[in-house]
Amino acid sequence: MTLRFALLAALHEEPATGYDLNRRFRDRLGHVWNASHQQIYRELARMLDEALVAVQPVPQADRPDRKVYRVTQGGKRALQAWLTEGHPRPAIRDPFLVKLFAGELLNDADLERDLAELEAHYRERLRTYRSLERRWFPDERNLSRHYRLQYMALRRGILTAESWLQWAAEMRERMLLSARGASKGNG
Amino acid sequence: MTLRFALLAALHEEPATGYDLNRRFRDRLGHVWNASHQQIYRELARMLDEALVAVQPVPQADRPDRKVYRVTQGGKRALQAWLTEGHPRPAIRDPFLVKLFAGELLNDADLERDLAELEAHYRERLRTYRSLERRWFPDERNLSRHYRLQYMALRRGILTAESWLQWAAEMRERMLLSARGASKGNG
DNA sequence: CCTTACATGTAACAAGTTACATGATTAG
DNA sequence: CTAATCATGTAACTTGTTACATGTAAGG
Repeated sequence: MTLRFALLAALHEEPATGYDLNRRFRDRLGHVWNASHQQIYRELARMLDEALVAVQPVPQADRPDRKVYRVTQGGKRALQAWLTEGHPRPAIRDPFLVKLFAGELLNDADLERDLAELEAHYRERLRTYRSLERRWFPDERNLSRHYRLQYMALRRGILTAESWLQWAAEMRERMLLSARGASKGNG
Repeated sequence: MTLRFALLAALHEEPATGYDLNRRFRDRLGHVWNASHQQIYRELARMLDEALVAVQPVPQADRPDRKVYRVTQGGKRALQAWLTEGHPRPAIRDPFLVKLFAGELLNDADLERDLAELEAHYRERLRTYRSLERRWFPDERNLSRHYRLQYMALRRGILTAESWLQWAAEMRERMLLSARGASKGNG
């Protein structure tokens, strides 16, 4: 059910089409929530049905009409009610960690490749987060509560990426013995 | 599909019943993978169908028979093949972070309560992980590769918990201004 | 009396993924 | 020619959750 409230929160900030929401999730909310466009369109249809959102069609030449969604009073109430509820922490389901339990079936070459991919992934994430930081929160000391909250979500993304990179370094030390630039002086 | 390989890896280490596997996931693998008993029984049935596992019934007085599953040759091959594949990092879907995007609709009291719950959760996780560390990896310097891999998975759990606690402290500093024991001498 | 551990499942539902469908415009 | 952006969806499938079902024995 959280997708629904993620959409309501996004639309509460600013009305948007399904397409816009998809881009927002992909470009600026990847560290908070993920959803495909199919999921978004389906959930918007349901929410429209339950009158949590309303739609304003905007005709366009040569393209499908844009359907701009906004949160209704009922939607706002639903979101507010949800905010007062507690929620369990998301369950951990990580294929990379599962592999570590295959013991001798997992060889060093595969482990090394997965680890390199993981490091590349989180380095890329870090770059994205740093760029979001510069674009949206340039004056870190002087943010409204609204932006301070969003900044803290981004901080979470940054800490997660850093924590994984730290772990990856530990892995190399303890499992692979070879540093990143393995060709030079590693006697 | 990862559940399947998590089960294969667990059964490869030691044959077990669905019930046993459920306990293993709950007690010792919560930082790696999560699954309910219904999911486990369903997946075991499928894997039996595809001959990735075999079953040995063990009759018991006054209880349902224990059905001890073990990995077959085909199952081992499937697991090995899976280990050579790359896998995308799991998508982030965190209701707590979604709440931060509700802006002024989220009040300090609710935020404070959620944050306290989050801290309690990860402090509890840390306690569990520390106890697993003592029980399974007492001599950290002297582990076989097999156990070193599992130890690194546990390290991941520990780093995750620590990272969230660090973030929670940042949250208090930046959003709530009140330290944990707010009643005593706080400016 | 009540809960927990033991031991297995079925059924219905919700959430997320993958494949398919349409069609114009712009950039390389 | 090819891919990406814009803009909407449907359909089928897989994965994960919740509710229900059965029955004994031990511990507080």
